[in-house]
Amino acid sequence: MLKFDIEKKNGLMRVGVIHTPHGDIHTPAFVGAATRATVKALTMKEMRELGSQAILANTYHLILRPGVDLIKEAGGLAKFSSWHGPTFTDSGGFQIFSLPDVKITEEGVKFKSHIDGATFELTPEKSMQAQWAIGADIHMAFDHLANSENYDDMEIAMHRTHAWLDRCVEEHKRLANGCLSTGPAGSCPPPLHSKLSGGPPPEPSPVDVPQYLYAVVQGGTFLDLRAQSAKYCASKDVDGFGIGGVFTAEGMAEMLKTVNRILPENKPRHLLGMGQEPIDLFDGAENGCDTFDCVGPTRMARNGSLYTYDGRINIKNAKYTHDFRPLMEDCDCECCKNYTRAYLHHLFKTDEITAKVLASIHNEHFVVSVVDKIRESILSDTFSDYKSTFLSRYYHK
RNA sequence: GCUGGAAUCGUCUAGUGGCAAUGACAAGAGACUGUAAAUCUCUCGCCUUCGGGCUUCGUAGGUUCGAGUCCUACUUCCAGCA
Repeated sequence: MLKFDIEKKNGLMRVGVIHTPHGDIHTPAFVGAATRATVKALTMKEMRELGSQAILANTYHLILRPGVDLIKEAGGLAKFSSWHGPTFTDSGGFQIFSLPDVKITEEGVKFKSHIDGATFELTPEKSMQAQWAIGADIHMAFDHLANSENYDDMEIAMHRTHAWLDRCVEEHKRLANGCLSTGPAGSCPPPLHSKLSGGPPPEPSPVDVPQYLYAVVQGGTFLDLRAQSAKYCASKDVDGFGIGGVFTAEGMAEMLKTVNRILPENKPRHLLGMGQEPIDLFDGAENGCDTFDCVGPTRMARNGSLYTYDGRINIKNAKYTHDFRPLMEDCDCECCKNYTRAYLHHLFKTDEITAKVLASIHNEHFVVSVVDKIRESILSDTFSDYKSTFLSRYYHK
């Protein structure tokens, strides 16, 4: 079982430490989105320096390229990417939602590769096998995001997610017992634990170290479905929970309250895909989420939309041509400590690669440090003040 | 000096008698939430009550119902010949 220590609680929110085989995550924490085993435009050194504690990669993308066996051969995601810290993988379930021409059945999902058009299938079992080969510390169960706001569609997707969760749990156990073959259940070699029980522990290979599974709560914007899904997930033998299928901050806090009151307190909760807007992070932490990931900060960085305490600015705008102030006062990221808005503006207007690098450093640092400060504010009982001060300034326009 | 060719929105360009006139770039702005995103969208002669109105293709004339497009002259540039 994944070890999770809670240091302090206040209502639903909490401060804790997730102890992964690759290191601790002090929560609440923002996890970098490293879809293809890289945070776009950033090196892992830059990620470490800007304060990131963990990264999240995507199973679908890594299956396509470079292939999960190659990552296994390389020694697992952390070693392959030179991250060397805690890692998550998303199951590939999100691609059901985001890719065109996806065929969904009870068995699983058929995609067409967006690279070469080849048909390829993902099932709960295959997702688990792939995630074990990738070797992240924490895996997400293969879930179904409904591509619809409709209640009936949401309900179907939720039930399918639950059915798939059972299969994920089973396959995860099988794989945890040392069977990394893709053969049918029951064809496993002796379980890993028996090897560990006698004599000196074997040299751990990346796939021999423990890996952990989060169930994913679905249910869309419907609180009754969310409650139902949370109960179902809570009843399973999993290490933590992902909360998925959230797309706007609107109604999110209420939904998280419903879900996190039901989920067991002693297991970590990851809010999937939210964190582009600072309010997501405050609402998420306040309502009991421990980790976050979001592609927004780095994507917006590449597109020139940069965080400041006074809201996002588009650094490409003409008004920054002669603005020789740092991007953000009192920011200790490499970008703000060394460069001006005018310089960033110039780099973006001339389409220099460095524009995206510096912007990504800043935006990623911004969200990481906002969540770090949320952590400190919970510890010092100043969360409410921090939240209201931060948000009123950020969204004041 | 002669002979040919060319001149279109900031730049390059499409246009060979019928719509303020093509495309690219530049410029201006917007979007982005478990990344098919180094992407996408909008504006880009002036005015507009969004119906439309007005002024534009080097300059000045002309032919024509109608001219960026055909004719004449001029200006400038390019090439070749002297």
